[in-house]
Amino acid sequence: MSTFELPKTYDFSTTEQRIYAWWESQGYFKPSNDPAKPDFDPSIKPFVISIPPPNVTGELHLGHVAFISTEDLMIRYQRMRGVPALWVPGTDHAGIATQLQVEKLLAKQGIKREDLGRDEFERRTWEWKHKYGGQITQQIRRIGASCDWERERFTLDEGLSKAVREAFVRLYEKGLIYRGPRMVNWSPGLKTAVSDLEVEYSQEPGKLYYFKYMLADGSGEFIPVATTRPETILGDTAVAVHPEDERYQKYVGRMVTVPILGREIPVIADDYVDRAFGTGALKITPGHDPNDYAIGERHNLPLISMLDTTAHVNENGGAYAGMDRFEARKKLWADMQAAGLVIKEDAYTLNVPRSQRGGEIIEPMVSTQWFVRIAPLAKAAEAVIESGEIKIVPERFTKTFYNWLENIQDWCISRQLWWGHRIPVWYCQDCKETIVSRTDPTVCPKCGGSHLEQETDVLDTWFSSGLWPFSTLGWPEETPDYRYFYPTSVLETGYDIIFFWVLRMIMEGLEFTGQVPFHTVYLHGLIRDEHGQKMSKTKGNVIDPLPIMDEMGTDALRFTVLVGATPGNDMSLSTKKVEANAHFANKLWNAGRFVIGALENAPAAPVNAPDWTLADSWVWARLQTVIRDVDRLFTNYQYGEAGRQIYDFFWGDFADWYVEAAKLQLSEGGDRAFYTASSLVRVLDASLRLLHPFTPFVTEELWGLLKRAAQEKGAAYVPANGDENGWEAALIIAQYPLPTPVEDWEAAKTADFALLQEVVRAIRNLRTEKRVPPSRKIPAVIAAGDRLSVLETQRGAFALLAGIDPAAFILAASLNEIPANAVAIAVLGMEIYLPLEGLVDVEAERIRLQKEMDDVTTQIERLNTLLGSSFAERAPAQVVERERQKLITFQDTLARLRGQIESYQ
RNA sequence: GGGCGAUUAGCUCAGUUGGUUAGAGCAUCCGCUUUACACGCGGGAGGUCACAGGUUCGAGUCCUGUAUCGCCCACCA
Repeated sequence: MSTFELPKTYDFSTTEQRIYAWWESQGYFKPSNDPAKPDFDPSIKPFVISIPPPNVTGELHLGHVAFISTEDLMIRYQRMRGVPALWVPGTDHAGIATQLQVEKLLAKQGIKREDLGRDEFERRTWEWKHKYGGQITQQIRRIGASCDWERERFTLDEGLSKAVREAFVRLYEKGLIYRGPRMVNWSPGLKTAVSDLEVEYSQEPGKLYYFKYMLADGSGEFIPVATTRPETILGDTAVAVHPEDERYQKYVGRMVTVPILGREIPVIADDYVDRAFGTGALKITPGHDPNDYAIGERHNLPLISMLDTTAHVNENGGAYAGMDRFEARKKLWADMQAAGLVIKEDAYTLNVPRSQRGGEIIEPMVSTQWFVRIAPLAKAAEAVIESGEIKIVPERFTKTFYNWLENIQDWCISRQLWWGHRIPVWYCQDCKETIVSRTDPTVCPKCGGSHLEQETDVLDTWFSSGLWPFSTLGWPEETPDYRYFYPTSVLETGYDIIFFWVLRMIMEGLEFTGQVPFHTVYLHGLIRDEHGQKMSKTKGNVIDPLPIMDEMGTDALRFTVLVGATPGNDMSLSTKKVEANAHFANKLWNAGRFVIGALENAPAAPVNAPDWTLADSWVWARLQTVIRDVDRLFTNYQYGEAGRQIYDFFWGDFADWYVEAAKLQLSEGGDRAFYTASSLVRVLDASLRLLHPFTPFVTEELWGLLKRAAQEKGAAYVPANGDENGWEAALIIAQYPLPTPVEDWEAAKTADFALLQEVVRAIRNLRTEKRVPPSRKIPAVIAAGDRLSVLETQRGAFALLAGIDPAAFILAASLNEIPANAVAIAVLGMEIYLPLEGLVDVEAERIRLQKEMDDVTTQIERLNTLLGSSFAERAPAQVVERERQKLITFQDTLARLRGQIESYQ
C-alpha cells in the first residue's frame, strides 16, 4: 500500500455501507457482556438505551438524525470505555398516524375502511407494515446506528402485546382504570377521542354572536347572551349569571326559552361567570363544553348531546338534525334573526382547538371512554424526580415536569380506532358481565355463557410506548435481559414529547416494575432551518437528510447535528455547516494519508529512540488536555463542546502545526524519522478514537488503514492494544483515550511551543506585509535574550515554519549592532530583524513600529492600572503573578521597539 | 394569566466551576500549484457580548429589572 493508492479525497459513499455491514456482521453492536452468552458476568454494570421508537410509517427526517446520532454517540462512547452497551431498537405502531396512512392509500382506490370491515382493514395494515415498516429502520442504519438489531421490537408484536395486556389488567385490578362517560376531545374526522395533548390551539378570526334568551313567562324580557358557537344553543340546558350581578339577579331561578327549539331551561347563578366578559350571561351546554360540563355537574343540569360522531346534528337538534355543525350554525342563526332574537355579531379572535393529526376542529363531547386514574402514578413520578433518582438534563426542564404532573387530568386511554392494542375487556352478552383478562376468555366466568364480545376500542399508542423500556426487554417475564439490562441508563429524546412519552414511561415504569425506567433523561432541542425557522412542508424549508448524506456523507451530517447542539436548545442547520464538516472529514482523511505516507517513507530499522522534540512533547501535552476536557464534557453531557474541542485540536494543532513540524523531523531521516512517524501515528490514533463516536465511518476506515500500515512497518507505536489476537479488531471496540493526571512538564512544553508559534506568526505577518512571496526563503536575525536556548533547539522547525533560510538565520542572546536595511519587530521581549534589502521603506517602518508601540503601551497602561488596584491584593497570587510577568514582557518589548524605531532615525 | 429559553462578528452559532487582548464555520479582503489536503495553506478586516443597575480585585459568564423575539402550559363564553 502506498499513499498514492489512497484517493486524494475521502470517498464516503463506498466506505459507509461496507463498514456498517462489517460492524454488524462482526457482532460489534451486541453488548460485550450478554446474558445469552456462557461467559456472562452479571456483576458488570451495563449501559442501556431504548431507542425512542419511530413511527413504523415514518420517513427519516433531521429529528431522527439528531437523536440517533446523539444516542449512537453515547453508546459508542460507553462501548469504547469497555462498558457493555446495549441499544435496543424498534418501531411504534403509531395508531392514528398509521391508520391514516393506510386509509389514505385505500381512498386512492375509492375504498373506505368501513367497506372492508375491521378484520380486513387490520390485515391490510399489517400487510402494509410488512412492506414499508423496514424503510425507517434501514434509514436508521444508514446513520450508523450501532443498535443490537437482533433485539429489535415493534409495539404490536407478540411480546409487547402481552406486556400491554398485563399492564392494563394490573391497573384495572388495582382500581386505577375505569370506564365512564366523560367530556373528551372528539375528532370528527378520525371519529375517535383524542387526548388533551393531541389538541392544538390556533388563533383564528371568528365572531362573537349576541342574542336574546327570552324569559319563558312571555313577559318579553330577555337575557342577552354571547357565544362563539351558536349551534350549541341546541344543547343548552341553562343560562348562568354571576350570583352578585345586579343586572341579572332577578332572573335567577326563572325559566328562559331555548331559541327555535322552545325548550324551557333555568337561569342559574354560578360565580364561574365573568361579569365583565360579553354580556355577563353565559349559556350552558354541558354536552359540548368542558367548563359547562363542570357547571352542569355542580347544578345537576341535564346533559344533551346534540352532535353525532361525525359532528352532524343529531335527533336532539330538531329541524337541524342531519346538518353539519357549521351548516347548522348558519341556519340556526338565520332562523333566530328571522325570529328577532339576534342582537349583533362582533368580530372576535377565537382560540380554535384542532386535531394535531387530522387538523380538523375538535369538538368537546361526552362519550364513554376508558380512563386511567393518574394521580397516584403522577405522585410517584414526581417523587423520583424530586429525589434525583431520575436526573433531567438540562436541569431546567424539571420544572416543566412538575408543572404538568401537578395539574394532571385522568388519562383517556381508549381510542375508537382499528389499528392498535385492543382493550382486553369482554362483555358477556348473556349476563352483561364485564370480563377483564390477560388471555382471551371463551366463556363467561359468571354465567358460563359463551356469547362474549370484546371491547372494540383500542388503547392510546402512548399506553404501549410507555412500557417500552421494559416491555422490549421481556417484561412481564423475568427474562435474563430484563434482569440484567433494566432499568436502562439514559433516555434521550426531544423536549417536545416529555408529556406524551417521557412522563408516561416514568409513571408506568414505577407502577409496573417498581423501578425507574432510566436514571437520566437527556433532552435535545429541535432542528430548525438556517434562519431558526421551524421546518415545515408548507414553508418549503425542510431539509431532507438522505440527499445530504448522499452528497456530503453521513459523518459530516452527524458531526453537524452533534456539534451544533447544546442540550435542550434548538439548533439551526444549514447545508453550509454540513459542507464545512464534510471538509473536516476530508481533512482527517488527508492527515491520515500523510501519516501513512510518513510511515512508509521512514527508515525501517530503528537504532536508538531519540528524545522527543519540543513539537512531539507539545502535541502530546495538547492531546492530553483535550482528552481531559472531553472526559469532563462527556460526563456533563456537553457533547457539542467536546466535539468542537477535538475538531480544534485536530485541525488547529495537529494538522496546522504538528504535521508541519513533523515534516522537518521526517526529512532528517534515520531514527528521528522513524520515531516521528510513530509519534504521528500515536497522535492520529488517539484523535480517531476521540472522534469515533462523532464520525464513526471515516475514523474506522482510517484507523484500519493506519493500523495495517503501522503493523507492516513495525512502527514503534501501533494503534491497538493487545487482545488475544494481538490487536484490537476494530476502532468501534477500541479503548477510548483515558484522561491522565497533569504532569509537570506539560505546562513548560506548552509555553515553549507557544513562544515559537508567536514568533513564527510575527515573522509570517511581516512577510505578508512586505509582500515577500511565500516560496522565498529569507534571512533573519533574532535577539532572543534569555529565550535563546529554547529557540536554539528549534532552529530547524523555526526556519521551516517561518520560511527562513537556515543558512542566513542568526540567533543570538543580544546584538551589538542593529542590522541595517532590515524590517524590525519586537515580540515577547525579543527583537526580530528581517534583512530585506530594497523592501525597507524607512518612513513606513517608523509608522508601523509606532503603531506597534502604541498597542504595547496601551497594554502596559492597562496592566499598570490593574496591578495598581486592589486586584494585586485580592486576586489569587498565581493570577497576579501571571499579569505581572505579562507587564514585564510588554515593558521589555516596548524598550526594544523604541530601540528599533530609533535605528531608523 | 403562569413557566421557560434566546439576545455575542455581515449570517448561523460556541463560549457550564467568574481570571490573558471574547472564538468557530460561512461570507469578505490580500497572498499562495509550500511534495496530506485548493474540500487546502498563510495573513487581514469585522464585536461598547440587547439595555439599565448590582455583587466582585475582576462579569459574555452570577443577581435584579427592562425591551424584543421564540417556545411550552392553562384558557373566558
